[in-house]
Amino acid sequence: MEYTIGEVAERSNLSIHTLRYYEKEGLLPFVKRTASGIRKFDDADMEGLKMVECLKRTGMPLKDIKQFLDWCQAGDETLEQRRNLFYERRAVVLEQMAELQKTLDTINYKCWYYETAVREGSEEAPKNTLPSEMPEGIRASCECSIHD
Amino acid sequence: MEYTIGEVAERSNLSIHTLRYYEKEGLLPFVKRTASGIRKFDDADMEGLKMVECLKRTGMPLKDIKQFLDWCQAGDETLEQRRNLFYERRAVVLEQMAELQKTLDTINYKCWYYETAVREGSEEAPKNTLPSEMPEGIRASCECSIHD
DNA sequence: TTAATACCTAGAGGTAACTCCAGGTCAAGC
DNA sequence: GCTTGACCTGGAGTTACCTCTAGGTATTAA
Repeated sequence: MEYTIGEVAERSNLSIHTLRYYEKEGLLPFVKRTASGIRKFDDADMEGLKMVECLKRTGMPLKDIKQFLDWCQAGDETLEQRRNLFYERRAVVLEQMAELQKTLDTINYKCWYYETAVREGSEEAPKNTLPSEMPEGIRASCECSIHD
Repeated sequence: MEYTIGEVAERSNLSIHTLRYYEKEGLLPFVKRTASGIRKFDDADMEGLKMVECLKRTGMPLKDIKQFLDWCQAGDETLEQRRNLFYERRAVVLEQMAELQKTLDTINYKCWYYETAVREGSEEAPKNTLPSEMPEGIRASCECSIHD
């Protein structure tokens, strides 16, 4: 299957501008053209784009993603570098997940805090609640004493 | 307890520049000064900073965080807005966690892919492996057929 | 055949969140 | 008193990642 840039934009939730920008930055190295210069994306390009988006979601800068794509083109000598890159990304993602869980705990505490405040009409109620009087899941997140 | 900006920078892993920038943007509204103009952070400022960082980790822009801080100063009329803000942040974080899990699945597949490729000296081996021959946790992530 | 729509390039502009610099002030130890 | 290191301000500069504009070409449907 082949796709125009507009179709790819729709499927990927990236703008046409962004796709052209990615190509210019070397993140879509295999996109072909018609005789008149119009881009033709094939399924391999779509897979490549998914990989770019995956790495981007791990917080990797575009220039490092390009580096990875260059390694892919360099052949088997770079297999270890590429493996190590994914080991690093895995460590980064696990760290992000742990951090996000802590963030969620704090947000959950705040949800309880403001639910109580709205119900009582003032912040005094949640502020004066002892940890032992809080609902089960909330107590732990309160231990770091966030109070505003 | 009171702290200089340098001490706060060390404890928070933010730079002195960033802390001054945050204050300028209204994210640290209560920091006091000595007679000669040097900032004195107290424990309440530290808690406020933690909240700013928590919201920032949910992907919230600094200007929206400032909006929240303005609501806090406005008093009890804004309790519902603040509660709703934390409901929204919770939804955002849950979405991020789901996305991050999918990203991790893909990364794990790639780790397996390159481990196999390094062991065999070429990408042909993992490329030609059927899902049924892959290790348990890897199979599912491969289903979306990422192959480069 | 013509109107509407989608595509093209080069390059300028924008935004968020810092980051740094010049030029100066302040505080603590010797 | 003097040096050293930490602090101050205003404002310019940087980075990453888009986002848009102008001016033009290509494709498609009526």
